[in-house]
Formats: sequence, C-alpha cells, structure tokens
Amino acid sequence: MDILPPGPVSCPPSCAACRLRNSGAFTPVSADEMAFIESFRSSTLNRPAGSTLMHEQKPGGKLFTLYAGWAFRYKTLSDGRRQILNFLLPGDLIGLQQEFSDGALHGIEAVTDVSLCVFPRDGLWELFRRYPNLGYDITWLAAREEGMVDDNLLSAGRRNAAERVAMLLMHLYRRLEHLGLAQDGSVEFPINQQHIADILGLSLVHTNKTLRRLRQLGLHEIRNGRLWLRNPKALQRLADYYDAPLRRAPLV
Amino acid sequence: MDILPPGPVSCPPSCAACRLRNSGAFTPVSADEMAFIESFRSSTLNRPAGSTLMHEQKPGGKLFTLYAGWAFRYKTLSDGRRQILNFLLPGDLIGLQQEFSDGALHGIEAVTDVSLCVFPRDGLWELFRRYPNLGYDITWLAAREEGMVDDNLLSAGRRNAAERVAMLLMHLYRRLEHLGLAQDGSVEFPINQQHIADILGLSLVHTNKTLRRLRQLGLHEIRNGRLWLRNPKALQRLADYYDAPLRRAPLV
DNA sequence: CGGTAGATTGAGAGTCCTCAAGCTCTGTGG
DNA sequence: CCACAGAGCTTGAGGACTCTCAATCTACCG
Repeated sequence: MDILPPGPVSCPPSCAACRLRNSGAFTPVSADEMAFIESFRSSTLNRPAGSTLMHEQKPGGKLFTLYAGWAFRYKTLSDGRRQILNFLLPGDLIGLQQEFSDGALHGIEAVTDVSLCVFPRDGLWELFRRYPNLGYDITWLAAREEGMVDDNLLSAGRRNAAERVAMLLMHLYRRLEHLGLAQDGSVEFPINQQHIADILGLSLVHTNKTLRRLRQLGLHEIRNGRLWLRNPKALQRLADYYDAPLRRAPLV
Repeated sequence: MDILPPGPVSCPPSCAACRLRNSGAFTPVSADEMAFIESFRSSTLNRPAGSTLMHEQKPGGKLFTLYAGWAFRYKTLSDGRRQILNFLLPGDLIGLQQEFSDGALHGIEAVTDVSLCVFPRDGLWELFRRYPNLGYDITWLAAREEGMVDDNLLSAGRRNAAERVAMLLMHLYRRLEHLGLAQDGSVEFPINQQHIADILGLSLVHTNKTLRRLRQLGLHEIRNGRLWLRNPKALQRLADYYDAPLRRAPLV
C-alpha cells in the first residue's frame, strides 16, 4: 500500500474530470445537476487502509461517495464478534443510514487506501428539494444496497460454507467487472480471509479450508491480491446465484 | 383467521380517518401532503393470510403501504431453502426495492390477513418531484428497513440460536409496542415456529428446542397467538441488543 | 371421528467452531 | 546478509452446535 495520498487516484477537483462519471458505468446527469453536486461537495479526503471512516457508536458523521478503494460496513457484538454487512466499492454512497437511523448503527472501515468526496449531512434535504432527480437517485442507491444485504442474509442464513464462498466471489467479481475494473479475467482483490470470514458469518479456519477446497477444485484462484474465476459456471451453480445483469447506477 | 375482508380493519376511504396516522406513532404531515398521498393512492386492497403480495421472480408489481396485519419479505434458493429478510408491520412501505432493483428480487407474503393502500409504481417519480418531503421520507423508510436487515444479518452471521431468538423477540416486541399494539404486557404474535426458523436461519427443530429452553428459563411466553416478554432484561443481555428508542417514522 | 397444521421430542450425523501450531512472505534493523 | 517480528495463510484434532430423520402429541375443524 502506498503512503498517503493513496496511490494515483484522489478525487479530481472538478466532477467533470471524475473518472467514475466518465467510465460509462454510471447514469449520466445533466450539467445542471453535476454543477449542483460539485457545489454540494464540501471537500475531498484521502484515508489510509484500515482506518475507520465512521464509528459504530456515534451518529452524525459525514456523507461520502467512495471515489477509489474498498471499504466495508460492519456491526460488532460487545464480545468482539464482527459481521461485515457489505463491501463498498467506487461509486457507493456512504453514511446514508446514519442520517436516518433509529440508532441502529454500523461502522465503516477502509480496506485499502481510499479517496472520498465529502458532503455535508445537513445539505441532504436541500438536495431533495432542489433536485428531486438526485433524491430519487439516492433512494435508488439505498434500495440497491439493501438488496445486497438481502443477498448476504440469504447466504448467512441458508447457504453452507462452500455456497457462501462461491456466492461472494461471484458477487464481487460481477460488481468490479461492471465498474470496468476487470483486467485479463481477474480483478483486484484486497481483502484477506478474515474479511471473507466476517462477511460470510464463518470462522477464519473454516473459511480457509473452504477457499482451499474450491481452489483445488479449480473454481477460482486468489493470488497476489487478485481474484480469478476459473470456473464461473460451476461457481454460479454452486451458489445458486443467477441475477440479472447489473444496471448502471446513479452517482452522486 | 377471518374470511375476507380481514377482520374489522380495512383502509378507510380517507387518509384523514387513518388509524395509523392518528395513532401518534408516525410523523405528522401537512394537509397538503396528506391530500397528495390520498390522490396518489390508487386503491385499497385486502388479502388473506398466506397470500403472496409480490412474487419473488417478477419485477413490477405495485407499491403498497401495509395498513393492518403482518407480512414478510423473503428469498428462496432453488431447492426450497427459504430466508425471511424482515417482517413488515403496519405503516411499512412495501415494494420499493422492486422499483429500483438490479433484479435482486424478493417475495412478499402475508402472515395474517392484511389491508393495504395501493400506489401506482410510476407515480413515484412524481411524488419526488412535487413533494420532496415525501421523497425524503421514503428514503428514510428505505434506510430504516435496511437497518433491520443489517440487524438480522448480524444475528444470522454471528449470534448463536438462543441469542438469535432473544434478539428477534425483543425486536418485534419493541416495534409493536412503538406502534401502540402492546396490551397488558403482551403483543399479538401471529407467526409460527417455521417463520421464526426462517428469519433466524435455523432449522425448525432447533428453533423449537431453543424457544422451549428460553421459555423454561422464564424469559418469554408465546401462547394463543400472543407474546409476553417475561424477563426483558435477560433477553436484552442475551441478545446483546441495546438500541436507542425508536423514533417516529414517516407514513406514506 | 378422521384430517390437518403446528408444536414437541429423541437420536444420530454433520457442519462448523475453537484451540494450537507451523509455515510463508515481507519489511526492518543490526 | 541474516535474525527477527508481524501479518496472513495452512493444517490437524477434538468438541460443540445445529441439522436431518422420524415420530408423537395437541388443538381445531368439517
């Protein structure tokens, strides 16, 4: 990992130069809306791998859009057991629940070095008022994130270890590929086995044994921080996971 | 269970007579907004216990507000394993994810006879445009529901059977109490052990044994379709569940 | 009085967990 | 150049929690 600033990808000063927005993976916005988003953004921020972007206990905090890097939402029990709720990838909006929550809070931690666009929390209402489109987009993003948590809950509740692993690998590969981050049949994969255990609701040891078994069956390969799906069909069948293609998401 | 119409509580013709809105459990809206909501509503609907309100496969469908009764969102694997994602109680908005989803769909089924207010799906955008407040409220509801799924995921992933049961009983009791549905220290509890197993990610048999054990320890009692928390403190400690008091929710 | 839904119980089998080491790789410092 | 430390990955063994299979029991209904 690089020293701050994190690698070559900090947020550009202007949204017009935004690599995400110009990647084609997101729905276009009008010039007007983009100008508003840019004015709505209060600053940009780089944080190193492993840092806490939002505390599990404290409400408040800011609203972010993840520009580069990986992060995750999580909850912990008081004896330390941790459950990752979902992974956050570039373009994901961070901190929306804190705005509304009943105190059912979660923490957010950076997996890699990350770059963020920062938005003031109390500007959200104005966004809804002045640009209903953007409000609608934000609801879209919230609903999509809920859908991801739904999938994870189905895994944790009803899939066995191998099925959970297969599901996770498929899911992350698809999302990254959709963002244009797949190269030569592989994607960057910065999470370790503890992260995988924590999102799947498994122990570290069992996660290791399951990953190894699937690798030896030729289903995937994780090496040097990259993931290859060696047999996507088999993974899909194992996970019983046949979602429709991803749609372009809004980007705020 | 009654024959249709379900019991004495169908949606009133006018929102002004809405029992939910007048219960004090929801945030007030302006007369203007209420008039819009009433015009936005395309009809009302009663459905019997056990009916499917939304199919797991088909997108589309309508948007509902649950007026009376219980329902749940669920997903199933192709071999029939079912995971309930969360329970829906009066005031909950139903079908929002279908509007946005990437095809990551879920089904919705009525537990009891239910009454619903029906909204046209394609009117949602107009709602955001004309009443940004209401758009904001809908986002609030989406974020709250996600928070509930987050909690369930923490349970399924990291709590053992007894802790999961304790968590669920506390959670449902709190929500019902907040709706003013607690009477003499108990609430209506129309779900069976299969439902409980399906939301907790446990087998029916193990759910039964766990419920029985907690009952014999004097923690709760379920009888004649009602739930009593006999020892809320102990349940709370067991579940490691200490959320802030519930806030009033918006009602659309 | 049979039929059905739901709750209960017992027994045996598995999946998954915890404990405990050992291994590999990388970066640091002498 | 090598010893050392730390993070992450691997492996083995035993035990605990949960699952499946198979019945039985109760309450309610036609």
